[in-house]
Amino acid sequence: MTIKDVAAYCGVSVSTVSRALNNHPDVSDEVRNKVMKAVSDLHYTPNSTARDLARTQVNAIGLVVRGISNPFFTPIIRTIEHGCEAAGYTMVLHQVSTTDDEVRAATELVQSKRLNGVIFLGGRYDYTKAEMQGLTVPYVCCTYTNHFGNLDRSSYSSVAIDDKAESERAVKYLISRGHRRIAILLDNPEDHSISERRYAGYCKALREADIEPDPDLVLEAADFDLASSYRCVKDFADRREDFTALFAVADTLAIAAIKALYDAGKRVPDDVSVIAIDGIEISNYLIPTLTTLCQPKERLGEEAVRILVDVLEGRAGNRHIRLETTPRLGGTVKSL
Amino acid sequence: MTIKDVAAYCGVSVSTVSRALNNHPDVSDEVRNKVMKAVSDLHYTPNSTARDLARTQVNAIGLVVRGISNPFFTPIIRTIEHGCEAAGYTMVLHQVSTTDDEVRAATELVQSKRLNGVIFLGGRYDYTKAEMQGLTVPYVCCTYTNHFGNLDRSSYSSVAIDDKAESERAVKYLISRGHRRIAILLDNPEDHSISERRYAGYCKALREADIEPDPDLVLEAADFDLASSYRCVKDFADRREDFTALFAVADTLAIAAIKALYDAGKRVPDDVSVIAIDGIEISNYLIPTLTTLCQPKERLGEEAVRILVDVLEGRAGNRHIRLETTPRLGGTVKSL
DNA sequence: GTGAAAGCGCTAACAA
DNA sequence: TTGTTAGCGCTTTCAC
Repeated sequence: MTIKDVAAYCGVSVSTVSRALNNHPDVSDEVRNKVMKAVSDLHYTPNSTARDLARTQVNAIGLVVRGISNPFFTPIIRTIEHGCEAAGYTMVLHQVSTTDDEVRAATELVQSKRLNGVIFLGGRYDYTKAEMQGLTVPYVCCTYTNHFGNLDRSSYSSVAIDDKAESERAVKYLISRGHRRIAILLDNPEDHSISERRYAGYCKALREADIEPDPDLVLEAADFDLASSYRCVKDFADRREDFTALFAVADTLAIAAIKALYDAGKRVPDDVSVIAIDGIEISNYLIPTLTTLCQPKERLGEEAVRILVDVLEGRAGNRHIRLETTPRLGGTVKSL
Repeated sequence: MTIKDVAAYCGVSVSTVSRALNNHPDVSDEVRNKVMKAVSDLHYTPNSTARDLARTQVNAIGLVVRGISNPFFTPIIRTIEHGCEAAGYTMVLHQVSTTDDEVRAATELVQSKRLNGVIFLGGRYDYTKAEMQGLTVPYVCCTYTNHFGNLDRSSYSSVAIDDKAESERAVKYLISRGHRRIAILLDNPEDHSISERRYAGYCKALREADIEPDPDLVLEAADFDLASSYRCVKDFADRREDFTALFAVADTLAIAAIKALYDAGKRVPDDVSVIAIDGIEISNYLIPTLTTLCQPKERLGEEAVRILVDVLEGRAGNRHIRLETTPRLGGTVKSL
C-alpha cells in the first residue's frame, strides 16, 4: 500500500496525492476529498522513512536522555514532547545509559536522522570544544551546564538550576535549624558533574557558617541508584553516631538513605534530618514527606524547547537560563 | 557527507562501500580497510533513513508502551531492549498515553517504519479481531492478555501473570492473617482491563472464605496515578473505620494509599494492613517495606522478545505464557 | 490545478 | 572481487 496505489485508486497522479496529503493549497477541493476518501478506504499510512528521505527539512528534534529510568526526568520528557509537537517538530527520543557517551550518540542520531537540533536531558558538565565539533546542529543542555568544560557560551544553550547555589541553600536550611554535623550523599565529589557542583555548594554553606567540611561526612554511593545509596548510607550509619543531618543530592538517593538510616536504628527526622534536591512526585508520598528543593520540572522542559526552536527559526541566539527551585517543607527536617 | 563521498574519497564504487559497511564477505581486506579509514577520516555516518528505505528487511521490533512513566515498566523496557539487540533487531520505542489507542499507534508505526513485529507493554484486555486486522505483523501482549476480547489464541502471543489468580493469592494472604473487612483500591472494577481482572480475584478469594464482597469497600481512583489514589483513599479513610486491610492493584497506588491512610490518622500496618501487586524497586524502600507480589519483570521482557523472535524467524507459532509472582513479605501486613 | 520526472542516500540484484 | 544500475516511497521542482 503506497502512494501509487492511492493515486491509481482515484485516478490522479502521485504528486497530487502527495499535495493533498500535505495540505498544499493548490489542490481542488474535489480532488482533495477524493484522495482523502481513498486514503481511508485503503487504510493507507504514509511511509515515514520515505517521507523523511525525500523531504529536505524533516523538522525533528532529538531528545537524548541519559538514564530514562530516572523518575526526575519523566515529567520533563512529557513537557518536551508536548512542546515539540506544539512547535511543529517531531521529537525523536533516544536513551543512553549513564555509562554511554551522550555526545557521540547525539552526533550519530543527527547524522542518521537529519535532526534539526538536539536537547540533552542530563549529561556531563565537561564537554570540550573538540568533542562537540561533530555535532553540527544547535543543542541545549537541559538540567545541566558546561561548568567544567571549555565551550563558548554562545555556542550552546542551557537551562538548569544553579546547582551550587541551590545545594548551598539546602545546607543553609539545615544549618539554620541548628545542624552542624551534616553529611552529604552523592556519587562522586570529583565527577566534574552534578555531584561535584552540589558538593561545592555544600562546602560553601558550611564554611560560611564557620564549619569546616569533614571528609568523613562525605558519603559516596558506588552508583547513582537506590541500591548503592542504601548500602553506602547503611554502612555509614552502622558505625557513626556523630551526625544529625544528611543532604542528599537527589530525591531518589534520599529515599534509599532514609530506609538505610531506619534499618541502622536511626529515625528521620528525630535522630537524623534529611533534605534533598529534585522534588520528584513520589517523594511527596513518603512518611514523613521528603523535605526537598523542587526543581521547576515543567519549566525546564518548556524553556529547553523554546530556546532551541528560537535558535532553529532564527529568532534568537543561544541562551542560558537559570531557574530557581521551590522548597517543599516536608517532615524530614527537625530543628535541634 | 554521503556514501558517494566516501566512494570517491577512496576511488571505489558506492556498492563496494556499502558492502564494506555492512560486513559483506566478498570484499577484499585491502579495500575494506581503505573504506574503513575513509569512513573515520571523513566522519561519515550512514543515513539510517535511506538505509531503512532501501533495505528489504529492516529487522526492527516496535515496543509500544502505554504509560512510559510507569516505574513498573522501566526494568521491562530495559530487558526488552537488550533482548532485541541480542537477537539482532533494532528496537523502536513508541510511547502512548493511557488515553491513547495503542493499537492504532502500533498499526501506524508498523506501516510507517516497516517493523517486523510489535511488543505491546501494557494495554487493553479487550481487543477485537476487527481492530487488530490492520496490524499485519506478529505481536505479543506483554503484561496482559486478551481476556475480554475475541481474538483467536493462535493469532497473537502474550506473556503475563494470571491477574485473577495472583490477586486472589494476595487477598487470601490477608484473609489468612485474620482480615475480613478488606478494601480494594483500583481505578475501575469494570474497565475490562487490569482492574477488572484483579477485582475478580479479590471477589473470588473473599467468597471462598465466605465473605460477601462489599461494594462499599471498593475504592475507585479517578485515574491510575498517585494523586488520584491518594485522594480516593484519604476521602474513604476519613469517613470509614470498618476495614482492617487494603489490597491495592498496583504498588504505586499502594504507596499513595499508605500516605493517605497515615494522613487520615491510620497507621500501616497497625491500623490497616496493605498488600499490592507489582514489586517495583522503590516500594522496597518504604518504611515499612511494602508487602507485595513481585512480578517477574525481567522474565516478562525476555519471554516477550523470545516469543516474538521465534515467530518472526519461523521457529514457532504464537504462544501464551503465564508467569508467577514472588511474594515479598515486607512490613505492611499485620496479623489480627 | 495537475502531471511527469528527478532525486533523497542507500541496498541489492545483475553484470563483468 | 568489484562496478553499474534499478529501485525503496515519497516530495518537489518544472512544465503544462
